[in-house]
Amino acid sequence: MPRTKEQNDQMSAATRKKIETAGLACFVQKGFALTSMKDIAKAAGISTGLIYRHFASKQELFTQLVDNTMMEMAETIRFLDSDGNPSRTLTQVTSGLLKDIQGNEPISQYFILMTRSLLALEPLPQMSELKKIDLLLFQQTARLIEEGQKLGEFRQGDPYQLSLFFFSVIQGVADMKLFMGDRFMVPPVEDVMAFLYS
Amino acid sequence: MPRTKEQNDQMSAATRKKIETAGLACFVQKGFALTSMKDIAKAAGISTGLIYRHFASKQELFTQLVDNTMMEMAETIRFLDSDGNPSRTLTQVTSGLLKDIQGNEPISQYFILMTRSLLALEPLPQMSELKKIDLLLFQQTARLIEEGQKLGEFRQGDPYQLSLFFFSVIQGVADMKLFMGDRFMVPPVEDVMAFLYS
Amino acid sequence: MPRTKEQNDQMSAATRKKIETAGLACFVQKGFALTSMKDIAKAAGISTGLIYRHFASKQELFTQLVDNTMMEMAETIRFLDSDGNPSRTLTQVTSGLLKDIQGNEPISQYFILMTRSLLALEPLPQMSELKKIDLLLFQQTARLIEEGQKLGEFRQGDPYQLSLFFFSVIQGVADMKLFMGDRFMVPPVEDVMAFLYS
Amino acid sequence: MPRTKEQNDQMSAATRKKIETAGLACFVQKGFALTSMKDIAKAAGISTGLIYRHFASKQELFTQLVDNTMMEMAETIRFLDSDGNPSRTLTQVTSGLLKDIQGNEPISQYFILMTRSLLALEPLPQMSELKKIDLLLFQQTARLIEEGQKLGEFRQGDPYQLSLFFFSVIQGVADMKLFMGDRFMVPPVEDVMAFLYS
DNA sequence: GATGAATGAGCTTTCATTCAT
DNA sequence: CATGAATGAAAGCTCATTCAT
Repeated sequence: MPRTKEQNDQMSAATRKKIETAGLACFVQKGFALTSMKDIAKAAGISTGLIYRHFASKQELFTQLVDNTMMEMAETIRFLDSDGNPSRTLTQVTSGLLKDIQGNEPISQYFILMTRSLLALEPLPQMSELKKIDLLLFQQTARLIEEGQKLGEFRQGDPYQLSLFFFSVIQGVADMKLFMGDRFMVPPVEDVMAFLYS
Repeated sequence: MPRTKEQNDQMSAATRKKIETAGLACFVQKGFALTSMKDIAKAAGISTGLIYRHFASKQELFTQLVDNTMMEMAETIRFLDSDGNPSRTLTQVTSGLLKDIQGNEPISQYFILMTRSLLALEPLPQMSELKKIDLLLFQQTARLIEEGQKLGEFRQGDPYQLSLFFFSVIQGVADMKLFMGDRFMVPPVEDVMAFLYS
Repeated sequence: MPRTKEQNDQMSAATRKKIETAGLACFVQKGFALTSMKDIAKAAGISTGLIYRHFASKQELFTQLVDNTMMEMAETIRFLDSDGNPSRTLTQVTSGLLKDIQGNEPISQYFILMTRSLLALEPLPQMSELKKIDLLLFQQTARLIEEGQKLGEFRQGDPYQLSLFFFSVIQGVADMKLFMGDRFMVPPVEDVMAFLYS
Repeated sequence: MPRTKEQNDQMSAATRKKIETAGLACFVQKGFALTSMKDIAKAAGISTGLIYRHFASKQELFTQLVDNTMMEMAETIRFLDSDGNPSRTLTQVTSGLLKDIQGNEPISQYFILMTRSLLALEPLPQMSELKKIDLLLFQQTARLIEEGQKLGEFRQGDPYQLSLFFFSVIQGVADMKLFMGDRFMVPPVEDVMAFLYS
């Protein structure tokens, strides 16, 4: 009496989700290299072998997680930029990010994950990641900045470079928080965005 | 006839230097855990065994590198803060750092190394490092900022937290440069220091 | 479908046994330091990695083997000393040991292992072993000798020292057998115990 | 102004002697595998490279030392057996050996070295050693026992096997002394030789 | 002859991945 | 689908041996 296809699919999806959640937690906590498949399996409450039914390799699981994260982030930005006020939109996004970082929310650690994802791995698969990051996150933000510049809200300058610098600052703050823990308080939104108004 | 002591010392120093240079490059590029001693040996053009004549373990080599760069950095700052003009001093330091990062100079890699030093390793040896970093670099800069505040050059606020944020930005920029390569131009000094004047 | 717990336990126990058998043979033949995990794996017909599922380290495997054999030996003696005739009991034990040694039985290898356990290793873990050996084996035999003395079966003298000498002789015979192979015939029981009747 | 041939030979011999002395001490203390060439060089007060001018390998140095030891021992026995009283001669030899063992004299540890020499190494070179041991030490003692049997001093039986058992006991006592240290007192000569008179 | 820097094979150990069940 | 025993490549590290000086 085999299960129906729907039941199987549902179980499969649930398992996949468990793996992703466990994997994210582990990678953020200990980094790619020091996270073992056994760690992830244990955190997900399944066997190591089962992971390989859902992801071809540790690397692929990691890549998938980075992908997910980026999608989410880009999604956030897209939703927020509908109302025509770039300055307020970016302020809201930034404020949300800073709060996450201050509270050590998992989302805040995506920035750390993201940077790490590049350095640990062979050049080929990275390129595809890079393009996605570029497209989804940096370019989206660049467009937001460009609109702000047209409205006179932000200072002039290459929007894409300003976008990169914006994420540099966020990345740096996330790193410092991880590094210093309670000894570091995330700065106010105005400080983070100061360079856009000068 | 055996080599003279001078010859040996010279050879030793040259080899050690080669190892440190290669090690720094590898650690920055791939992180601690994913850098193998063989990688370093190959980059240095020597055998793996020889590294162990100069450093007792991979960990010790890494720690030494963090130490080195930190000292250098603290040195730089100390030399610069003699003339009584904090704003100009910090501008000079920042400008120097940004140039290093843009040119991929080894010193710029320090910030990346620093963050990495936390992950992947046992808490104890890190703690001593952390204290040194705290003392030499962050506190030194905090003092500089404090003086600038007294002179009305910088905005008010906890100098230590402002110092940490300053280094967050530098750290973020260094990471982004490593991440994006030629697609990222380091921002002008004014952008990096904007938050201090707002 | 996964294996049942029973199946796994059975496989596990079988593998563990193979490792112990192979390990004992290797350690006895070549000593601790010169026996490689690869040697043991090859002798057991498994991969090196698998050993580490069952023993945390080479050292722990070795310690386990010493433990095993000691327990077995002490067990033997305990069972035999119930009938109140120390001389006959010890004769039986000795006879059994000599037959084992002559036939290169695994138990005979214990004496060689025992001595080896001292060399090449840190003092701490050995000490605990030493105490167990002392207690279980030497003292047990000493008690047997003491009883024999009271019954006038054995010559007078410190029972513990006589016990140690007894095991010296057994140890020496086991070594010589290993050393000379077929060129050496183990001596008759009377020769080995001669000193107890003089 | 080069040294004369005599001077060179003398220096060479002195160095060789230093190496042998240092090597013996190290091997006895820590065994073959755990003694490094650096250990020996340091103990001899020379460089590691210099050892290789006198011995082709660690193995060969070890073999040489075992050889030396055996020669010495055989020499001792030969000298002692001139006066026509085998029982007294063997008693003297045994007494000397036991005293050495009790006092942890280096000579006493030759027995341990001797056994070890076999087990650590390839079969071919051992064979030559084995023959020498057989010839010089065991057979010499066997002859002594045979003479004693003719004179009615020792019990009957294959003299060679009795000789082997005699050395088994000595070997066992030396091992036990190493193993137990001060907790073990070497037995009186009569105990060690008891089996020869039964 | 003498040195010790340098090499690289080989060791113990870990862990991503496979596969019989 | 799910398990975890088993594999083996690769890591960090040691040390016998070589060789430029």
